[in-house]
Amino acid sequence: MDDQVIPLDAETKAVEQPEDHREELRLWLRLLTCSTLIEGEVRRRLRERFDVTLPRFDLMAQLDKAPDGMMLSDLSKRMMVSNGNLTGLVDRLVVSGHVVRTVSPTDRRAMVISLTDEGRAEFRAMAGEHEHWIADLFGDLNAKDRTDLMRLLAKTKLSARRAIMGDDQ
Amino acid sequence: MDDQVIPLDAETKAVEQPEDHREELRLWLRLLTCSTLIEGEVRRRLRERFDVTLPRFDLMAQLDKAPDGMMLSDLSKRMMVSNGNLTGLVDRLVVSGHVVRTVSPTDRRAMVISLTDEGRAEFRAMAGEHEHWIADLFGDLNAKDRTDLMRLLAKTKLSARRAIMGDDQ
DNA sequence: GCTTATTGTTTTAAGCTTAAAATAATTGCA
DNA sequence: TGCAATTATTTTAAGCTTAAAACAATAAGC
Repeated sequence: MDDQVIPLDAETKAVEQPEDHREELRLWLRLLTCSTLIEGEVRRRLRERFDVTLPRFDLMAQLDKAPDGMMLSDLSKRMMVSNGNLTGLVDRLVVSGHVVRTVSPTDRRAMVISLTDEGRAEFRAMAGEHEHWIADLFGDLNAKDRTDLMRLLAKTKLSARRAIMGDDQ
Repeated sequence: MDDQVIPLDAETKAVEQPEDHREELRLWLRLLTCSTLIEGEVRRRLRERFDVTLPRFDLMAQLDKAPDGMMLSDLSKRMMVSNGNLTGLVDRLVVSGHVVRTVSPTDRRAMVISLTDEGRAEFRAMAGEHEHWIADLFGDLNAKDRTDLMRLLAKTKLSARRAIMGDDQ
């Protein structure tokens, strides 16, 4: 099978040679495929079943965990999207009656976004079904698979963060 | 620690009880976080380094593998995006001189999209750097990690497909 | 207090994305 | 042959997303 012998530098390490990173590339494409596949299906079901978009659902999920509401900029950090994006998203959710905007009593620049009672009730109903969809989508993974995958993704997350921010911060 | 005893049905299986799928939910959120984190960084670098968007890069990556071009609808399937989306994407890449549209000689409905020589050269340069970025982003995973993650993601992909399409097709 | 820097948000312009409807060409079949 | 169904693409309307610029209020340093 034409096994290639990789010459080693006698002193310390492998001889400099054009590195092949196709394996990492395939790993990335497979990760992206999984993510795209599942996300697409979740979007489709949210739309079909509740006539809601994934960004709206995600925003409400954050707010559901914060009984007293959240500042727009905190939402922005948590959701990893821009402030400008959230401005529009919140606009639409205010119109549909799911959330309300309040000026922060302690900082007149800041907006506090909160779920309305109707918004919270509607979100809880959606979240219940959503959890079952996810369980189904990952249904063929056994307990060990899930544990291993969690661990490897945690490691991937740290690796990516290191590459993005540098080792120091 | 208040260990909860789960009563078993004497006959066949565990007593019906509200199932908890929080673990799968956490798994999904972690997968999504990894994907979002890496994708965002790749977008940022493509923009900063080559002033190109990820969708354009992805489209050119598909075309680079097809020396004789590809039909728009095949591109659509491969890239998992809508036809309408591709129409606009191709428009912009035609304007920038990276790709050309040709009417298929065998089917007058179909458009064949191909890279121009300049488009191909530019893509190859970008792809070279891109591969290094990915290698860096996944850099803290060792060989076994990568193998295991590949396998688990393959299983996840099949599981999701099964949940989306049903076991039969 | 005054000034500068920072922080929080919105606006703008451009591009990405989709579903649904509209067009156009081909295929299948009676 | 002719017509119905299918396939390939584009158009449209709406929403998502971002970076950059603009604006407003607070915090920090002098």
